[in-house]
Amino acid sequence: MAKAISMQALQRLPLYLQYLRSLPAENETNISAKALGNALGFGEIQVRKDLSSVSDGGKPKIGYLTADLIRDIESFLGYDNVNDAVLVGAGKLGKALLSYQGFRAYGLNIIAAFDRNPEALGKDESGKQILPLSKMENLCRRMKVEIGIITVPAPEAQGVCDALVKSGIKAIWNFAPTHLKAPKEIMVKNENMAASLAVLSKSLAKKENMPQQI
Amino acid sequence: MAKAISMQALQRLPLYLQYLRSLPAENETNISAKALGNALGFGEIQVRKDLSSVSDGGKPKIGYLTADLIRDIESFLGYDNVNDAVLVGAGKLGKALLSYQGFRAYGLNIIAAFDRNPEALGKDESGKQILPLSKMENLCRRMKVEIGIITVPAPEAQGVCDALVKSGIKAIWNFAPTHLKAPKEIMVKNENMAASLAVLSKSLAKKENMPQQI
DNA sequence: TAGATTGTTAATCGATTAACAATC
DNA sequence: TAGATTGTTAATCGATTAACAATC
Repeated sequence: MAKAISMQALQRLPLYLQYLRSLPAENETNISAKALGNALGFGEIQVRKDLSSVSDGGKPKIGYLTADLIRDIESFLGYDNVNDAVLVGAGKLGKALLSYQGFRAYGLNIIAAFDRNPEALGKDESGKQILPLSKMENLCRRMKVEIGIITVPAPEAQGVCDALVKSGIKAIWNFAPTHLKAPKEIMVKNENMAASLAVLSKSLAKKENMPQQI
Repeated sequence: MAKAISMQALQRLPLYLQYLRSLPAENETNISAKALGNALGFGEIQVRKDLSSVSDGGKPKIGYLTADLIRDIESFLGYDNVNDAVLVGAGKLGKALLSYQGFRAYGLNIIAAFDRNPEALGKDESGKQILPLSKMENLCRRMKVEIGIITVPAPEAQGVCDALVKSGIKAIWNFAPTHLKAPKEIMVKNENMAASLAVLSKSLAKKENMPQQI
């Protein structure tokens, strides 16, 4: 436990968590690496290796205790203490993310949105405030917000990124289809729809050596 | 040219393309691997290797011709012949994707949406039809649709996946936070927001050995 | 020509998988 | 006990990077 974990393994952990949470609580008190792997299309050795960074272990013959494993993954990923975030760009995608209740289960809480368009300001359907960009830095610093979500069109994204950095944000979740330049201490996670489409499009064009799921 | 390409390289190609398209057409008639890499945060050797699967080559001292490179990447990714898609789940996220004009540039054309809720049916703001699920198989077969986009809540996603497969779809773009079981000849690309959040959340919790951008 | 830049072959690095001993 | 399942060490595989020859 508390060992190094690869970037790939880190990104598989939420998948384990999703699946474990979906199990009926009463029945499945324990689960084997093999069963978990089968459910998600991973090999059992990989599952054990992944879980070894997180849990202090299953029991031979029994497997892992489901409830413990859920708790261990949540705690490893920091989902048990909520991260506040702000979102910039209250267009359709921005509003969809603002309204999505599911982020709570991943420890993400979007506290407010910002938009440069005065028409967009006010309370969103989600009940969250959409504020002018001029209020961003002050709010972020006051609330110690560390995550910024960018859902503006590509040409505006770099400017928004700069403003978020200036507001003291530590990590950026970028939905704009463009590469952002940010100081090296700021983590940027790109939600790369174009890359996904490339994989889909290519898989239709030629069947050779494509994995089934990605 | 026309060589094997790794899955990672495949997913970087759209990033090159995005950047190249964003350049002012008149000025930059050519670009070096180094300049491209600098713009996107990749090493120049990686850029050359990636492009070697796609283009029939740059010229020493000059680099790649921007216009040719754009055309070569588009053609390699199949963006020049448009793929029709259907979308299932006309909630907020579904509607955001329906309205997004940018997919055209990646060769994706969503021709219609489906929803099980009768209230949701009719013309969307985007001008696209939202139809009952009962019409899906017929429409997909008639139009030879090969891509299905899933934007329903997790518990409904597997059923929708099965229905898409039954409708003759060949590739699935899954936005539901759940793993799908599909026949092995069907390619499934998961848009994994939970995995992204894991990376962000972890980067805030501990600074050690995290890449800056992902 | 010299220098910038290319493409490729070989070395390195990191992630996955196989093999196997430990244990309930 | 035998068998299922664990965790870890070593081998394999694949992707990235370094080194270098080719060329405009």
